[in-house]
Amino acid sequence: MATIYEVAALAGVSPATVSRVFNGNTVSPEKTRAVLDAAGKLAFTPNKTARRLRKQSSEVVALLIPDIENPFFTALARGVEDRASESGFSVVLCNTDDDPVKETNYLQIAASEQMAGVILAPASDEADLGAIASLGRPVVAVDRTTPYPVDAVKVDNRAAGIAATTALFDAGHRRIACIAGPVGIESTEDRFLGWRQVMTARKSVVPGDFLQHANFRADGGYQAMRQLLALPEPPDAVLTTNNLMGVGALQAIVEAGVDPARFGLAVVGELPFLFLTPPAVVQVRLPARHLGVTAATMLLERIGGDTQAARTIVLRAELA
Amino acid sequence: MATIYEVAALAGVSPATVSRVFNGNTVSPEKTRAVLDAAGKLAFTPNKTARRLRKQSSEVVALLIPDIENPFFTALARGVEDRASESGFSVVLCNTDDDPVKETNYLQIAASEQMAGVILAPASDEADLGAIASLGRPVVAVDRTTPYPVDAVKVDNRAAGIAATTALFDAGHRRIACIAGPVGIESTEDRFLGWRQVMTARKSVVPGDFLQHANFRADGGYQAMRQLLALPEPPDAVLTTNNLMGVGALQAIVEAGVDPARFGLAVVGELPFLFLTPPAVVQVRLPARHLGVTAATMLLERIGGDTQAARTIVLRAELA
DNA sequence: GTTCTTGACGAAATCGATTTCTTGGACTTC
DNA sequence: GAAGTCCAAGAAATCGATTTCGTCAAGAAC
Repeated sequence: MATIYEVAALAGVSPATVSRVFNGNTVSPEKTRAVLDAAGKLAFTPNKTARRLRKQSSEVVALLIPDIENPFFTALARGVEDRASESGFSVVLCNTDDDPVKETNYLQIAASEQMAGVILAPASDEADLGAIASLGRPVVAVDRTTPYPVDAVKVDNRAAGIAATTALFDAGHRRIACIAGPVGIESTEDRFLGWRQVMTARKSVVPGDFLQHANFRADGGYQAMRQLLALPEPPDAVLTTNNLMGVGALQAIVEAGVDPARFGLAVVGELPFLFLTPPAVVQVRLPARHLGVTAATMLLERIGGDTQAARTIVLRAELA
Repeated sequence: MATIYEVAALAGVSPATVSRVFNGNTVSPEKTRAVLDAAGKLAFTPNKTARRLRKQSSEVVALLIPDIENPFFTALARGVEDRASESGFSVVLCNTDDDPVKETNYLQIAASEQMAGVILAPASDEADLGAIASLGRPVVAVDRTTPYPVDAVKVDNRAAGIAATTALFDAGHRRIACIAGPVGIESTEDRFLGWRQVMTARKSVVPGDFLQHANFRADGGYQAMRQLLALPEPPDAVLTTNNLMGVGALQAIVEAGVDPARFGLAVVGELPFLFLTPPAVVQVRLPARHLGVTAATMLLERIGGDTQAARTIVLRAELA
């Protein structure tokens, strides 16, 4: 790894001039050529660490997501990455496991690594964005919002819940249960509220145990579905508020010998790698990739110096 | 963000002493306490960038994988991350899309960012590890090997191909086709060789077009399967050499109205989020997470100064 | 012809840590 | 008690870029 000094020496100029050549400042054509020649010969690449220390900023953004093994979040990450790398930024992916401690830890790292910004799917309302914010680094919340006044991109979750539930009604189901995510996570909470709103509007009877709170993963959906099926008067349909719980629920349904084409299943999100499921499954497609692209775009705007008041962009989910 | 100088001033010591406190060097108890007090008051966190510049190394490793949306690679990534963060390292995930250009670019970044090491699923034999290697940064190849003398962790792919194909034979199939990945990618190439070996050993007739090369994703498997089914004398079973092509193939089979329980399907890898597939599908489970953990462990050993000759660890896949 | 402006470019400061060098005092050792 | 040993801790160098500041020469303006 050649340094700027070696290049300067070989080109017969000062290090400052080499730096100027690489940063688009005014340098005479001859010196420019001399520098580029020397840089080429030495295979010079500017040391990013030194640059970062001096500039107090880098071309790296952090993306904090709860679960890298959930296809929804990988699609989102894909969107962020594609958009960021278009602008020459790298993305550091961090798994928070929905754990506020890990989340805080990663935010700390992002700050001390001089990252240019953070895109965050907050694990909790407690996410301490203070440290980052006081450094003037932009933050964009994605999928979920936070109490802090930062940009956010989310989905109209209530509408998604309403659409899914309504579709089940329209298919003739009446006793519709809901498998919701953990309490306190905004996105699934809103979807659950959509379900409740429809049930109330349609004056449907909803026994208390038709609402199940489960963890966000397939095993959570599986357990919850088994409990629902074991009820003395089980539901005739169910809504799960995310994709993986839908996977689990479907598994439980099939295992129980219930015909999934008769029993109504609606999922907010997509059943990943779906191929054999009966067409009766209602899915509300979430624009995961688009969510990522939008968040990255907003973040890049902020990094570029945009200082308008915090915006919240709401994307619509569509029934598929 | 307080600096070491402010802490030093507040504690009434020199910056060097503050550094020593934070790096476990000999400092008298009183001064240690003074420094820790001051650091606490100022919420001091050492600037990682400055440290990295000085130490010429960081506690970040890069992980280069071809496709972040493939569950095999996310599971692998998960393994790497869990192991790395156990030792206080962060992982930067990079998507190469199996594109040698992107791959080279990321390797370049890893070098100029002073990353401590790289774990790489090589997109091609051309991956230029020279730059990284000359810096003395360790590299571990995972899932696939490289011509460079670096540590590697892989799966016994030939055995996996043999096991899968044999299982189809044992289930009574004879006309077994193979949907292999792109030419030149070691892992699937070996699985395909396993298939061929079994077919030859069993003296099975294999028409030329029973071997299809497809891209690595679901659509590749889907297209290839459709072509196979459209043959005048189609196969009665098929082996796909990775998970996503298996998803695509299954979809094509179902769509074509063929009973997937009668038609033999074997997949090297797991059908992700599988729930409704007929039990007849043969899957060879790959130890994805374990691959990641092992690679990370080897890399950390190297970072720790281990200089023994390059090792290759081969993990076994098991029929599920 | 003298003064002013402008622009290229080198010297040196800077970012914030770590690490080497140096110093001075306490403690051994004979 | 003089000489040698050891160790805590400050001063200063260092990592490799960027950026401020100052200089000098060429060209413009009067």
